[in-house]
Formats: sequence, structure tokens, C-alpha cells
Amino acid sequence: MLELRHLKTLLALYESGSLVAAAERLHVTQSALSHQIKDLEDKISASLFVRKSRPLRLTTAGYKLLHLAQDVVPQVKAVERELGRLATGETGRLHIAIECHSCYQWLMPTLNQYRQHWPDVELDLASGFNFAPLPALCRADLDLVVTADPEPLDGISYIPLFRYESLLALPKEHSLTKKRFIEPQDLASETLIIYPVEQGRLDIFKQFLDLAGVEPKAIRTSELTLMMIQLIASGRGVCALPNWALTEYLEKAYITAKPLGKDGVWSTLYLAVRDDQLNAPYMQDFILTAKDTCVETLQGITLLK
Amino acid sequence: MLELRHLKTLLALYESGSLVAAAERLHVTQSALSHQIKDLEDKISASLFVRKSRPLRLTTAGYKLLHLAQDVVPQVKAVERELGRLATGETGRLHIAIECHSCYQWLMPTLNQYRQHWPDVELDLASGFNFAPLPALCRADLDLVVTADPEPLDGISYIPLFRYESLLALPKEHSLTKKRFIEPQDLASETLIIYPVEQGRLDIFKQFLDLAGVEPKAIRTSELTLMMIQLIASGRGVCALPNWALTEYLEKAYITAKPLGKDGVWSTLYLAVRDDQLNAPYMQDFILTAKDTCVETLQGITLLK
DNA sequence: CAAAAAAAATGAGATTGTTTCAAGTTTATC
DNA sequence: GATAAACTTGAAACAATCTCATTTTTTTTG
Repeated sequence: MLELRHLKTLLALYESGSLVAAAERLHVTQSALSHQIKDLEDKISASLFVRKSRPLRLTTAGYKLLHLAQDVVPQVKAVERELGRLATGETGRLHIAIECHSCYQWLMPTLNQYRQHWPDVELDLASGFNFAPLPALCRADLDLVVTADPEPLDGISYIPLFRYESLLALPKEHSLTKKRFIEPQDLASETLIIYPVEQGRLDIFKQFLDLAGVEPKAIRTSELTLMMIQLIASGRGVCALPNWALTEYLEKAYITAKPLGKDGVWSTLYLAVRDDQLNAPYMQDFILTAKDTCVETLQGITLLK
Repeated sequence: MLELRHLKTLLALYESGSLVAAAERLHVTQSALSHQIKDLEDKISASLFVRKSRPLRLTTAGYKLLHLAQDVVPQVKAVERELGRLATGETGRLHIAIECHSCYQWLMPTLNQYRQHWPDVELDLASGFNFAPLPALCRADLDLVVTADPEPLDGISYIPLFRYESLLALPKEHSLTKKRFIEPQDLASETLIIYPVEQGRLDIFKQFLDLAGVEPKAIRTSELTLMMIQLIASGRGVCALPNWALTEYLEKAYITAKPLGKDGVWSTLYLAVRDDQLNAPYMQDFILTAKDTCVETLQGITLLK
């Protein structure tokens, strides 16, 4: 019944002091306004302003509406502007999930830098083990997924960030440290520590053990990389981790690490993005920032050969 | 562009979780809503909710609009309800002006009692000497005028409150106190104290002196009744005042008073009301309250004969 | 105070926007 | 993979809002 149009009219009427002026302001004819006001007055069965008076005076009803308009119209305009910026990609939402659980090294600097450039983009970072981020990305529950397993999905693009090698982390004095590289059957007598996800999603199974049909002696899980390192250092298992996630601990000589197989197990880390957001400026800039940060963060690390 | 309709739709959509349910809530077909949303989405060039999901999920743009709606729609509804009450006369504005400057005796009790019954009516009481309240009433600057001079005006009705007699207040030992009543020429040698208004609006001129073509020796003005009484008591003039305004001072024997002419000068005090407000419940009740209070307040007073 | 100018109201027709109906498509469910 | 429910789409009916042309009212000015 009551519409924003009416409130805008009240504002224009009050601020300009006459129908003619208000009509000009609103880019309609004076007749249109006259009709509009008459209709509104009929609907609320009260007049809105005293006609025989210049500048025009509002009635009680008119003032009530004016006050409402003064409250509401600016709010609405603000949201309209925000929607405009949303549509042109000047701002947006960036709900991120990481499938790779040692990404904080380069993701945190990325987010910090990005936040400065895009203070209005709604940033959120989720990392859980028990949900599939890619379907959530399709459903628009998420906007960006960091993953090493790109599944071909409709409307999803994958942007490669960098290649990395999965290394087997071992206690310093372990017998396998004598070998130049690890062979699948070496693990048949070891306890393998993994993140609590299905084995099919782990490089060490997909690209190494499964190919040789070997299973480790035992499997235990841990959610935290630091915890894994401690378990390894105390001889309670071994673990495959990305080279860059190990650098810190290798340099401090807490543990050692060896390639998996003669050529090593290599993967690529991707950013998965929905196509409808791919070209938005705020998304493109995130991708660039992430790539830059990866290069910076990773260039100094020890890459075992 | 954006309209309240759209905001209401967003609310219904969010609260009901589906187009069908929202359509039912809004009493339109689901098709109408579909069109409406599509139009809106085209206009803001962004989608509002993710379709492939039940219950439906809003996008960032959708949420922005939802939050706006949650803010704005209740405000608008509140004002609509208020306008409804205004229209039916359940509430309103009562800006009152008094032309008669000794009315507080009965007006204050009236206002106090009225306020309890109509807490939402916007009460205001103005009393100035230098403006004409009746034109202001016509212009809707005022809603009610207490006056003893009803001018026939279009759209104004006068409700008689009570009749009163104008008495000439005199010092206790004045020579005129020996007379049963005052004659016009008695005043030719007296200083007359009046409220600072044009003489044409005062009973003592209109109904007494002017008829006889007599002018007082001198005229001085005072804005306060109490001040007038003091001037009179100290022998510095005489003054015509309504009987009920004098009661208190006569009883305390500060002054005396005599009728003007053999039959006295009588007037009627009226409430002037614009016709468009006359039948509003809040106005009718004010009129009744005022009449009652007048009867109560005035019944105990000494009416000189 | 009357004439002129400005402002506002009015009515009819044109235009635009909104709704419904009917039929299609997609998505969810068993 | 069939069925039902939810949603989309296009065309036509319907309703609203606007403009144009004109009249009425109010204000200004000579």
C-alpha cells in the first residue's frame, strides 16, 4: 500500500516547498505528483499537507510520513549503492575453505594483505575436515576453495597456484633415512599418520601406495600439522606432507624427509572459483594476491632434491 | 526503483523458505513473485537467492536486502498503523491557543484530565498576545482556540462553553463602589488597565464604552491578571475582568467589583474548532472534558448580581 | 482590487508495470 | 527413472501511474 515512492515524494515536497518544485526534483510532471498525493490521501483517508499555504505545510499525517521518510529513504539509498558496487564487483563476499590443511603459511599473509585493499569484501575462512567444499562452492555456500583435487564440475574453474612435492617425514634416526627415496613397500611396516579425511583424497594413497597395492602397517589420524611432527619426532609414525609445510621443521632438524618414489609425488594446489564470480575485480585481485604471496613465501624454502 | 514491495517479498521469502509459501503469505500467485524477483534481479544485476537449494538460501545481495527489509518494514508498518488511528480519530494533534487570558483556572484541570484519557494525542498550549489565533486555526497551525469573539469563518465551528459577566474591578475604597452599577461616563475620569490587545477585541469597549462614545482618562496595559489586581488594589486604575477570574480576589477582599451598566456586560466563551476535526473522537472528548471542568470549576464561584 | 502569473487539481487517454493463466522446465523424492 | 513439487517463462488481462491539455485556485503585482 504505502511505497517508497510516496516517502520520496514527501521528502521532495518538504524540502522543496511546493508541488511544482518537488515534481521537477523527482523528474515527473506536477500532475503526476498531484495524482499520487491524492491517491495516497484517499488511501490513508487524511490529507498530507495544507494547500492554502506557501511554503506548503504538512499536516500531522504528513509529518509522520515525512519522519518515516527521513529515516528510511537514506537507508534504502545506502543499500542501493552497496548493491550497485556488489553488481560491478567492487565489493563482494569471499567465503573460503581450505582442503589442504597446511595452507596457513601463505594464506594468512594473503588474507592480511587482501583485507587492506578490499575492506568491504566480506571475508570468511572455514576449514573443517568433514564436509566436501566443492559441492558447497557450487551451491554458493562458499566462494573459493583451496584444493589439490580439482574435480571437473559445471561452473567451476580451477586456478593453479603452485606445484609442490609430498615428502615422507621421518624421525631423524629412522632406518629409511639411509635411502635416497622411499618405495611403497617401505611403508608396509610403518604407522602412517594422516589428516582425518578419506584416504582416496590423499596424494600418498592415490599416487603412491594404491598404485603399488601396499597398505601401511597402521594408520592414525591427527588434525594438526604440529602434532603430526611431534608424533614423528618421537618415533610413533611417519607422515606425508607438502615440502613447504615441512621446511620449518627440517631446518630446525626436528625430523628428516625423503621423496616418495624415484621421481617424487608431485601435486598442484588450485584455487577453485565459481565462474560467475571469476571475473569480478575483487576475486581477480584475490587470485593475484594469493599467487604473489605464494611465490614470496615459498621461494625461500628448502626444496629437497 | 527499489520499492517496499520488494522488501516485503524478501522478508516473506526468507521467513517462509520458498517461493510458493512466500506467494501464499503475500496473497499473490507464485508466478507473480517469480516475475517480481526476476525484474528486481535484472535491475540490480545480481541474483537474490540460490535456486538449487531447499530451504532457499539468499545470496549476499539477497541478505543485504533482507537486512534492510528487517529494519525498514516494521517501521513502515508502525507508521501505517499510526496513520490508521489518526484517520479514525483515535489519536491526533491538539494545538490550543487561548485568546482569553484568564482561562488557566479551568483549562489546566481540563488538560490534565484529558491527557490521561488520550496519552497519544499531541497536546500543545500557546498563549501569545500578538497573533490572531483564528486565521491560524483555519490554516491548521492550530486545532482549537478558546475565544469570546466568534467570527463567522468558513470551516470553523464554535462550541459555547459558558456565559460570564465582565465586571469592573475597583479599589476597595473607590468612590464608584457606592454605585449599584457603573455607567460609561464614570470611566472618563479613570485609568483603564487592559490586556495588550486591540481595543476592538475587548468587551468593555465593544459592549460598553464604544456604545456611549466614552473614552477612559488613560489606558495602561498589563499581561498578567495578578499584576492587574495589584495595580487596582493600589489605586492606580480600574479594569474589566470576567467574574470568575475575580472570584478569588473578591473573596479575599483585595478589591471590589461592579457590573457594567444596569444589565451588565455578558459574553460567551467558545471553543473554536475546524470542522474537519470537529467529529474526531479525540476532539469530541476534549470538548466534553472542557465543559465538565468548566461546570465544576465555576459552580462554586461568587456571581455578583 | 483587478489582472496576470503561478501553483495545484482534474479528466481522459497513453504508457508502463504487475498479475494471472497456462504451459514448460528444473529439482527433489521415492 | 518416474512422479510430484517448485520454479520459470511468455502472453494477455488488468491495474497503476504518468502525461497532456485544461480548469480551478491561489498568489503576486500594478
